[in-house]
Amino acid sequence: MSSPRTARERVRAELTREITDLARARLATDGAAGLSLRAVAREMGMASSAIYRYFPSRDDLLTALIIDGYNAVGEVVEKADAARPREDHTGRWLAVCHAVRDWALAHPHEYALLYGSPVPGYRAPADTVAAAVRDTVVYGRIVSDAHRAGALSPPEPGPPPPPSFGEDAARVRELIPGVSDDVIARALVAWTGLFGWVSFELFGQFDNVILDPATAFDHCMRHHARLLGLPA
Amino acid sequence: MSSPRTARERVRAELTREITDLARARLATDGAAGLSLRAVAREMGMASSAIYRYFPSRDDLLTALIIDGYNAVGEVVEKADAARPREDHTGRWLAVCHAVRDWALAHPHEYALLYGSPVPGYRAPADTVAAAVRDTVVYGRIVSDAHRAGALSPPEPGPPPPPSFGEDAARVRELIPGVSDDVIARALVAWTGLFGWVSFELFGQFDNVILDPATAFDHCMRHHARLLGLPA
DNA sequence: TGTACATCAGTGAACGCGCGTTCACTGATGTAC
DNA sequence: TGTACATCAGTGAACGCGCGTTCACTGATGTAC
Repeated sequence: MSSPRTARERVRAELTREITDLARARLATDGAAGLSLRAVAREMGMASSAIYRYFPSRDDLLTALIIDGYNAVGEVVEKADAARPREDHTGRWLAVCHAVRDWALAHPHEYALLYGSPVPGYRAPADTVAAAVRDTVVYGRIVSDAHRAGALSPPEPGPPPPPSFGEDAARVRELIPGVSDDVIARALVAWTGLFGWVSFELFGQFDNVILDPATAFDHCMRHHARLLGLPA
Repeated sequence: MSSPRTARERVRAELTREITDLARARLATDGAAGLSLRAVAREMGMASSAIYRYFPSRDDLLTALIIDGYNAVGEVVEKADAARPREDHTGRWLAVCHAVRDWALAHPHEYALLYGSPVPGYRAPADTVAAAVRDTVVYGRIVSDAHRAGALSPPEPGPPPPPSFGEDAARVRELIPGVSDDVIARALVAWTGLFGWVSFELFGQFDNVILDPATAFDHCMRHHARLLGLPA
């Protein structure tokens, strides 16, 4: 499984890749709901039934695209984070923000597949989860690092977290070890804020209003950094 | 046009409404991309060609659904806002947040149509804009009211807005008269944060992590209120 | 109020197209002796 | 190294279904005199 040995296995890996690549390209024209095995087969120049040698059904192809997509975001986020000094927590946060936005702008339909409306009739299997949290893991590490370094100083005490928030906070804390419920809440605000912005921008909610989104985005993510307690 | 006079006009208005209602219901099973005139006609018990007496094409039906959807959100937001004392700016903000979230939970597929992935091949005509900003207008009034009442006191000076942010800020200011560029940025953060949260919750990003989203949501929106400068 | 005509709603057949999936099959590649 | 057999990739036809849109048409409703 790890590295293909026989010629057959090599060809198979190549064709599998070619199929997902073509399918990815088709997302742009027809969207996830309209992803069609026959169309992919046509572009590959093979019989539509041949695709079934590689993916047992349309939904499995979709799952592969979703996993690839999450991994692609995870990778750019990991790289953006790693390119910054470990102690530059604010810089790492901003780098992650821009990595997500840049990737989304470069792959709008894949972003829509991952973070937009669910595909009707499709239910993502459990294997997508590991890939889906790669970016979140990086984010959690940044916040956690900042906390451990004593670099988190929120502008003022936040509203008191309701006691019933504790259980959810505990689950989120697995990604951001050590921090208080208050920081968990702030971290949720920033993370949802990042994707909320990108979705608004990509899905047209800013049309005719925000014409220089790159500038506004960077500025707003700096606000998020401060709310979170990261130094300016 | 205003109120139907002849029997024919009354029946036409009724059937038009019935068509959109059925189409709305079909969103739930097939999503926007799969919205089918034939399916709607079938459920109405009429020939598929008859639908064309009411909507010249599938896209026009979709447009009607989108406009209705934005108006529905706009209405619940307006009502939630109006139910609070005018000076209770924080309460009005939270009421708006909950109105948006409650509506989204009650109408997930319509929410996805409005704020989720764009429908492939569909381009929203200009008539949707007026309806689309109804909720934003309410939001802008709350922030503007708070500003005029001297009730906006952010926890600390924000990061300095870059000069190039000015033009976009000016456009946003048409909805939030009187406020500084700094407040505009904070307002954008809160607004995108609200929809970012709701999208995450609705589109499954919180699955197995946030199990009591109502509590976490309320708490996080209070954080947004403070970042915006609204009193706790 | 009654009639002649114009407008409109709805029908059903048709065009031309697409889809996912199955199945019996051919021919090539890999494996065990 | 050579042969016999098993595995796999890919074909092409078929099943049964769905779609948006057009068109000539019937019959009912509305309007002008």
